Amino acid sequence: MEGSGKARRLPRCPYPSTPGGGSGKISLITRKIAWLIEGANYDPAKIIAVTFTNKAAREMAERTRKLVGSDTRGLTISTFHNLGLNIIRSEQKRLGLRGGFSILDSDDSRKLINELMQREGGDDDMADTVQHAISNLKNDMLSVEQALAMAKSPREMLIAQVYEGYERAKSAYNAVDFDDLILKPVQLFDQHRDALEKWQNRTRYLLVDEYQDTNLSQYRLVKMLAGVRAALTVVGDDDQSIYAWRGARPENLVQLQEDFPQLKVVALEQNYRSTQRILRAANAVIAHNPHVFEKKLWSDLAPGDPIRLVCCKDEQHEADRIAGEIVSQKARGGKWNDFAVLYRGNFQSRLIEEKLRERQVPYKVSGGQSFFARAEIKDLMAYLRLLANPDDDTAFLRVINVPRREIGPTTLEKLAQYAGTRHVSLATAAGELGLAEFLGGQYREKLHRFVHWLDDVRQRLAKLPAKQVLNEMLDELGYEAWLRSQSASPAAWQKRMDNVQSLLDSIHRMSEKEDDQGAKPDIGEVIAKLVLLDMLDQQEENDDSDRVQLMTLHAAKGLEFPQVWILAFEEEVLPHRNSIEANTIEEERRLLYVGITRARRQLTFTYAQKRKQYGEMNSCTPSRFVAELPAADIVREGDGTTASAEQKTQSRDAALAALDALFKK
DNA sequence: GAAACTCCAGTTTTT
DNA sequence: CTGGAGTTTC
Repeated sequence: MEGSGKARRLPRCPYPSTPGGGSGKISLITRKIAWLIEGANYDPAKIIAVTFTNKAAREMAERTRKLVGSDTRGLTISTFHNLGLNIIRSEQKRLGLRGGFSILDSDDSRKLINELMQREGGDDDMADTVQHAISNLKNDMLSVEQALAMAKSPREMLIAQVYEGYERAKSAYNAVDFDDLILKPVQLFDQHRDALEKWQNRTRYLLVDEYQDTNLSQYRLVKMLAGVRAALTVVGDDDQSIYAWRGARPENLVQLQEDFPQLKVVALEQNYRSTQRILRAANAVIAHNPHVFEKKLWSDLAPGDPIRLVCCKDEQHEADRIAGEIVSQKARGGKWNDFAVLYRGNFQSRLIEEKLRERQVPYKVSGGQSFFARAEIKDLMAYLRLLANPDDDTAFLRVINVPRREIGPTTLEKLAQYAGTRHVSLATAAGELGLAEFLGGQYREKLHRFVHWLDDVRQRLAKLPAKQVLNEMLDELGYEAWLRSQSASPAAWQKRMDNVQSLLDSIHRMSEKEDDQGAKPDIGEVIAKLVLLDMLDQQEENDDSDRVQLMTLHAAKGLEFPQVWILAFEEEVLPHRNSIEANTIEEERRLLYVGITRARRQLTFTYAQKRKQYGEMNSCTPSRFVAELPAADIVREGDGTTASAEQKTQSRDAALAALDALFKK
């Protein structure tokens, strides 16, 4: 799927290469699966393919289904986290988890950590950093004990202490976080040989996508599942490793060769996506990084247009020029979809959006708020979690006053005190009679009513269809009215109701779907899968509207566009200032490499001479990477040589577009 | 309980 | 300069 890659494989795989996109890494995996099933007679139920994102998993599953004529029943194509969830589920008792355990998303984790830090007396704005640090510790497979023993500075000590409290809280809440979904299976396999053997038997062949993005715990999981048989294929591209900052270890690609010497390395160097000039630029740039695997992309396609390097006066001029050119090039044919504008940071989309709006150009910004970050979805999910898992205090606290139930902080504090002495969860404590010693009549009554109502919904859920019960639940809550009171406009209210409805629809669909044994999942399973699902992705998939694509360089990985613009090709932006300071220029270069290889036909860099930042004008220096591009394939514009004619057209176009916009209003 | 005010930071992000 | 979060105020 990407610009290039490395693959390891067993016997020869006779399925034809399917050009289309990069050098065909996904295609290699799907063909390999097809060959395993049809050529080597593997049982599909014993093949597992893992990816990082739901989107990639979906694409892989779809393409495999198209390729394989015979039955693929039981074939597992899923994300690392989903696979981890299934492993945990198969052994949850041994992992100390009770049925219906909750999965905390990063928001829930951060909130929990924040609370713990207040107890430990740390600064409040540190929660983010600490969350990150704890996640790193976990991905590096360091236990609480190790973290406590290793801590040298007071800062590390604080982190280790919060880590301890965090793990304890999670186990009291009967909850796991995202990192646990990988970590717990590894720990399970470490401690229980039989569980490991069971899963190794279940994994006669393992395939892994984007291997350069694996972290230590994911790497260990792969190694364990593959076992000594080493029946595995992995694809990856060390030059596209752009997530080191969140724990990815591209060196896993090298390590693999040492762990499994029998693996064969296959370099995928032919690229089916980009013109020769674009690939020359990509090769030239990345040649400045040190390499373990040498490779050079080449193409059968035409040399193509030169790569343009456009100098602009300032950021306004830059955005205006890009928007203007997109409009005039679209006029010559093609679709808005063919254009992508890539940038280093999300905030950089604003100006471009403005200029595109001025010209009435439809556009789509990727990134931003995920479906599950929305308040109404978080509310509903918290209710669902609490229904599946009464011990989930995080969920309890979120919904206790949504909608308003007039239960104040003092009441909750007393409830927490009582729950603490009895070592039970908040919801359990709220239902107990002993609470009377702590809390007077009317307050206790409100809590009682709430938990009894929850119990009642829970019972209905066990007997009746989920969709019906949940609709009743929302009615009984008066949730619609509450959302209206919380929404700024009728339109916003409608949007939120639509979101709620689409969540209910997904739940309905998922709870009706039978597994291979013909059994329907219970509500706890459905919720667990939902937390791991990005519904925004799915909505996007169905969204075939024709719009210019705006996204960060990171978000563009794995995608391709006929025409690509890369903004603000300047020092301190690309490479980013922090990366210059942190001396991680190589990763910035890879980010640029990813950006370049997104383009199929045309690639344009822009930079500004000066730029308004934090309210003041600063002059900018073109990126050091400019010097790494092959001079023969570059044309410069706007730096005094060819500018004027083009610029006049640009400003005339802009004026006309503005007039046009006025008329339409 | 919402408006007004102050203060602060300001890459990248999936699950 | 901006937007968001958190705090104060009526």
